[in-house]
Amino acid sequence: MPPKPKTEAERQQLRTLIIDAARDLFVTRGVEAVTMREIAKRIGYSATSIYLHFADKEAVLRAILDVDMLALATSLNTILQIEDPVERMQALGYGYADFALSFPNHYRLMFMAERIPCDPEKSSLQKNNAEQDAYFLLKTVVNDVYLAGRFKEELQDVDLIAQVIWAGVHGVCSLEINMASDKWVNWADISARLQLMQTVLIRGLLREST
Amino acid sequence: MPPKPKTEAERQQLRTLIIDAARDLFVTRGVEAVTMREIAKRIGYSATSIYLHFADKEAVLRAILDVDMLALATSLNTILQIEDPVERMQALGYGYADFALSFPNHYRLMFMAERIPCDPEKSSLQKNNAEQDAYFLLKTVVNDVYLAGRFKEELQDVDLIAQVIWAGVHGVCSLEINMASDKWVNWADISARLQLMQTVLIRGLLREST
DNA sequence: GCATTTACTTAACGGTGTTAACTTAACGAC
DNA sequence: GTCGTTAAGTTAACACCGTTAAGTAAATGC
Repeated sequence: MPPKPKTEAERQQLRTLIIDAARDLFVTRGVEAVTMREIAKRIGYSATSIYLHFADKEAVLRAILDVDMLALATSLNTILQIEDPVERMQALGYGYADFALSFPNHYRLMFMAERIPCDPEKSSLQKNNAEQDAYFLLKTVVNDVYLAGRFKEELQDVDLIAQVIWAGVHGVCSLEINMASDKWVNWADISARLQLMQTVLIRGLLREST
Repeated sequence: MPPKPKTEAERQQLRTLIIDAARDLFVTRGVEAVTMREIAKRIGYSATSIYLHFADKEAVLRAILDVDMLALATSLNTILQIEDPVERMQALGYGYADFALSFPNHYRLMFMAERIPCDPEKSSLQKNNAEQDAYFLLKTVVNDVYLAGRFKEELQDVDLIAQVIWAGVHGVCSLEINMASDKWVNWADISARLQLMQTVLIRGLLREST
């Protein structure tokens, strides 16, 4: 029974209702395993109603990612309180890994699943805003270390450094998420792997810290 | 029109026919996007025939992975000819990355896609055989470096070292495969990222090479 | 020569994302 | 007040999916 015209606020509210229900299901059971009918049932609507707010299933996923990328960036921003730039950089790595390992399905959705490339043009997030863009936050933190003259002198490309740090932490986390139960490998403790990776990154990137 | 009894060899031949067709399709379009009917059409059979040789779609995927894990291990084995253990270790990293970046969809299937954990019990491959098990090859190569006394002295766990190296290279490759077209990040050259990762790993893990 | 088995096929089932067609409630105009 | 019109839903339906059941034809064992 459809009551009539909704305010923009009401429409937005329903949008986030859909997003939240979908995220819950996607995260616990995987995107492919969740059906539109199921999402709809959760919020007490019919499946087709979702199409009044989103073009298709992928649009729902995209909206979720938008929200969650922002949430990740926001939560990581707390590390900016740390004064020493190197400590700050390390804390960012641990914070990122903590998110990945605490919400593995979430992380898979955001950084491991096959995905349409994100385009800043089509996102509600602001690129190059540390509060909304986690990569920019990393880059900022790396830049601070750079400005403090702590990197080895041949390292002059802040993007490159940031991307290698990201790759290192992402590598540890994504292997853990996808392969931890794989019996081919005699896995060391995840915390030991993460810590060694961080140590290696620090030792490999910073000047000798006599 | 069914001609009658097939020899074991003929059955095996059809199995590999299915595997090859499925791999071709999986690799170019992704597992989810490929249908059983499509695989069957490729080889001129009906979809249901596949079920005479494989329990389900996942079993086909598993069989592909089995074959390809072996192929990867085999191809990487050539690096064993390199004499210096550190050079050998680096060559293994580059060889692995070369595979990942040359056959990204292939790599995604093997190491990035959500997957049922591999169990040595259920595989035709032999664990702990460097010719069939790429992880064991890595571990062997890392162990040689360890035995040569080249790692920092606090590093005593060969599995841990191997897993961090794997994570580093995997991190670079998987971010490239999934995110290279993502406009949020101003990506540095993939070869620069890979090389810096390798340098960082070497510098972070080996003793000072004075 | 005939039942059985093997290797296949077609038909069908339940479920999917999505679209089309329909329903009902609220609004603006008169 | 009533009468279109429109918004916000619904149900029905489509084409397709992985998979299973039932059917079919050819070669074998006896």
